[in-house]
Amino acid sequence: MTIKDVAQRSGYAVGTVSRVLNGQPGVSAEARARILAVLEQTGFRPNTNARHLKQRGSREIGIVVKGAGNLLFAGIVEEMQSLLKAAGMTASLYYVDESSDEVGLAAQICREQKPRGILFLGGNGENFARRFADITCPCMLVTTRADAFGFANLSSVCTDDVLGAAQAMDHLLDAGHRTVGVIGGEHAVVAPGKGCNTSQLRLLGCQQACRQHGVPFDPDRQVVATRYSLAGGYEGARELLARCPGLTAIIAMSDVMAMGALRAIHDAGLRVPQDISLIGYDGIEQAAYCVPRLTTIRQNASLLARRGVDILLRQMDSGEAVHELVPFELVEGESVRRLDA
Amino acid sequence: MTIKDVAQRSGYAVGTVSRVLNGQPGVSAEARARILAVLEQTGFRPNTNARHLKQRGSREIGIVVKGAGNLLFAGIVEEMQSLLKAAGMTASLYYVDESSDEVGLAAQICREQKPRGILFLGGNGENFARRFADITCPCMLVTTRADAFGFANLSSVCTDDVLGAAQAMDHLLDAGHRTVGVIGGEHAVVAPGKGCNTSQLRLLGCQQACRQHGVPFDPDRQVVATRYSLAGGYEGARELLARCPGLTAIIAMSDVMAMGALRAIHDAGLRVPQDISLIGYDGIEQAAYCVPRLTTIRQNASLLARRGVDILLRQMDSGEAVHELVPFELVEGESVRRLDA
DNA sequence: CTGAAAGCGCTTACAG
DNA sequence: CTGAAAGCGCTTACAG
Repeated sequence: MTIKDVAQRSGYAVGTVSRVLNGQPGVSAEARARILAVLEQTGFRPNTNARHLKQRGSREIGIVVKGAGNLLFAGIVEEMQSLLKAAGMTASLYYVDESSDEVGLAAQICREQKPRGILFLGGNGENFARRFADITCPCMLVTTRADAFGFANLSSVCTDDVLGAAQAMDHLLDAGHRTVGVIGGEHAVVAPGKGCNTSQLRLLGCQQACRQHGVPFDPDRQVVATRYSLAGGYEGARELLARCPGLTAIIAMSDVMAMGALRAIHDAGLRVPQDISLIGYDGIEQAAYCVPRLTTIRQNASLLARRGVDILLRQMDSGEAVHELVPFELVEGESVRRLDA
Repeated sequence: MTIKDVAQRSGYAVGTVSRVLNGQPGVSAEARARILAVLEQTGFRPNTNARHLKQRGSREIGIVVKGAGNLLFAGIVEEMQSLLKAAGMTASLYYVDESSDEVGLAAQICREQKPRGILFLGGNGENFARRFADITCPCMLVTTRADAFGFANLSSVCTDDVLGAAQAMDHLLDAGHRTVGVIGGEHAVVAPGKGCNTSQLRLLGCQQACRQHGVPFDPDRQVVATRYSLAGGYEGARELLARCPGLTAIIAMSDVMAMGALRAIHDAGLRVPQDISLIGYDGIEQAAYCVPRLTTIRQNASLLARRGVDILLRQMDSGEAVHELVPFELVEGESVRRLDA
């Protein structure tokens, strides 16, 4: 069943059918009705390959998600989809795993799907530097800061990772903790001051907070670099417990990691928060269902979704990129104990 | 940059470039080398829209996943992708939410992407009955039984849901529990004997086990139908605790639901397993990180992935559909207590 | 308002 | 081994 068949059955030309299909003006009410009837009756669906091959200015927004298992992103995606729908756009989802080149994929999507814009959930600075120049449509990077990349068609919205991590560390230091371990992503540790990926920024925040409080912090001992996963968090916590005498608290750079750490602490015969305090990051739904409920830095997923979509839609008109920070929030759960109490 | 540009730069015709692009024979070594050089240098990537518009017999397998938040499926997808890659196929992922029509989407994919086959992760019997006739390529439904649907091009691989749930119930009854609540999906409760979706089959298994043990089971009181989510599990457990006097155990039809239930039980001032025993379903990674570790019916995700891919690939040659049950396993965690102990 | 026709970027018989 | 050309199913100026 092609548009040609529909034309034949309706007695009109393919061009007229195409106009009806796309809700364009310049079709008589009678023709529209007749064609619509045939469409209905045959259940015809246009071939999007042919459509994209020709069409300019689709109503489609691509969403490129880095890390299919990232529960924070899952929530954001869901909300973005309904926001885009409400704005008369359609969303197409593309998942790439953490180690793949999201920008290369986006470049291909750009060429083939001809989307009006692209939303990136998560992104790696190196990939952007290397391949983003190929992408000409308006883009928005969510949860990672992009102003330093300097692309005219790339906006960003994220929380301040340095500040967020600093606040987590502050919270622990204020509660009297002096030896805090940190479980970060695989590239968490680099030459001091270098690096701008999420893990590195958060580690920077932890270090700054310690410096401000006059508390020593030894990255070699107190930081473990691992994967953003349950197993990563489990191993990370185990290693910190073994390696850091006097450890009383742990910051994990994601709630999923924190959940792994929770179990590792339990398996070491210790309790959270009585023996070890624990703070996660992201504020995903699961964090509130843990026992104990996780204290965490909540990234406002809903706000990230809303601002991300809103800024992108605006940018599609104005052509101007915008970089915005959205507030985060330390959510107190049941996983931190005051040492002085 | 199109194939035409490449042809021009290399000095050959577009047809020759196309043959090189697709690794086809009938190109001189010299031509191949020259064209390959231009390809390399320009970074040319063919437009898949144009390609699919024309091409028959792609190397592509579509994977249609029902429920983006389903952690069991997430694990299966990952393994399927690498299996397909190893078999020289490429996988394309499509997510639909639990309430959408996965078969309608697949029909469109079939028409447009012209995949060699389609893997369904999860599926609704009604959607298959209504729309599967439009799909002509070999298909495989994973985790849901499809032999009764009677389609010549649809295979299936799944565990025996009736038996799995029965075994969970057996385990509790053997441990001395007599009043077991069940948290199931939204369509868990229907006229007895009717219905063949996953929730219904599992409920059937629970009922059969009770009957065999001579233990009364009152669905109106002991079953709550809710969503497959943390919140669903939380509410379900709360309702069961309020509604079932003498309740000593709960079976949740997914581990995610069980995790919600875990928290609800905690919030009711009760402990797992001391006061309430709990069994989940699926055997996802998170279940092993809960405190207490969940006792659960593990669906062998890896085996489901391997058999699903293997049978589909075979079916693509033979044209014959196969329906296979794979074993499941009750994994003992720390969430069930023997009442007689 | 409607139709005929060009063309999107490829693949694939068909000649040579 | 290589090229010229038809055609995949649409959209979109261009006439009428």
